[in-house]
Amino acid sequence: MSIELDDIDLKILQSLQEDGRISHAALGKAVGLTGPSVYARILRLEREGVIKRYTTFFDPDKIGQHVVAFVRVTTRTAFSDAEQEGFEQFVMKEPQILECHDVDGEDSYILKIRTSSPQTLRQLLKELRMLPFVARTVTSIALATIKESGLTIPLPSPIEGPGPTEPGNTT
Amino acid sequence: MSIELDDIDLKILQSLQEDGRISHAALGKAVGLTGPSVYARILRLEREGVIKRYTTFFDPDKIGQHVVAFVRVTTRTAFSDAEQEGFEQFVMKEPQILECHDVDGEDSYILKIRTSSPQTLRQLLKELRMLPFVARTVTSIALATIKESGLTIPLPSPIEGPGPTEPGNTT
DNA sequence: GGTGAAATTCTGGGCCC
DNA sequence: GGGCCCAGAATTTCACC
Repeated sequence: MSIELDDIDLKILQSLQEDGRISHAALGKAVGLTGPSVYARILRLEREGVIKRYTTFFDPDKIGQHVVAFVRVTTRTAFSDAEQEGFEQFVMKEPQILECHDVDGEDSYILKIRTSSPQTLRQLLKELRMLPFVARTVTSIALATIKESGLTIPLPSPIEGPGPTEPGNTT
Repeated sequence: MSIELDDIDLKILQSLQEDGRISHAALGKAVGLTGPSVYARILRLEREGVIKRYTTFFDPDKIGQHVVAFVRVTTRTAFSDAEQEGFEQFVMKEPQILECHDVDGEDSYILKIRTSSPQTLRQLLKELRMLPFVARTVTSIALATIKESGLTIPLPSPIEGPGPTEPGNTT
């Protein structure tokens, strides 16, 4: 279930997404409130679970993480709950696996992986394929990253005019 | 090229990744330095481009972003630079496209997309397929997200002992 | 939501190793 | 070069209205 967010909340979230260390005062000036009032809203948003955490982005190359890959994992048709558990726990504990999504379609999972080198990726894939839950993996190594916003919110999509809008979408 | 990072730098980066709003003083206590010393290092890391930005993560569901999908984009075999430009610019300007990677293998691009509803996703895919650069798209909608750390660094990979290390890797 | 104030933090300068 | 101490400025985080 979504939570009620007014325009001021959205602006606060947008600013926090762009600069996680912005001060309450600066935020207040941007949204037309005082520092403490903004602070009260932030506390509420944290309490409600809208804000999950504050974090910092690094340049992967500068810290020796040179490889990004996406792995499509096909699982065996017959598997036990324990085997699925084992797979998901492996994913959770492996820091080089950044993301893991259960998807429909021909594959069962999509993984986003970051490693320092192709060798490290190879080793990780070897471990993955050793899991009884895993039947097959298809790996796509990124040659270039065009965009990686990391933004959880696509924020207010302001342009609604030019694009062909779909009528009757009372979501 | 990677940048020289000592253990203290790595600990600072790790802490900043876990909590982007941690104070310099608290950071100093964690790594055995004073606040100002930590601050000097952070300034250096920012200047060197290791630290890219501070940001905030939200619960996608709580802000009405209910759909996550990965789209594999196959491009036409013959295309002009202008057509490729057009595609990449579309990707850059579309906030609902969170990531776009140029990959090898059978596909040409992998996109990570977040939308509020399947209808919005459908509309976005329609626009994608209208681009002359795009030949085919294969979409996998995530039924569940097992892990989405967003962490750029898998940080200290502490376990080096048990795993079969590959000798002769003089990278 | 605002105001005012105390506790904490940021951030720069100067100094030492 | 890197770190420490110190101090003024800014911020966070409380009161209470």
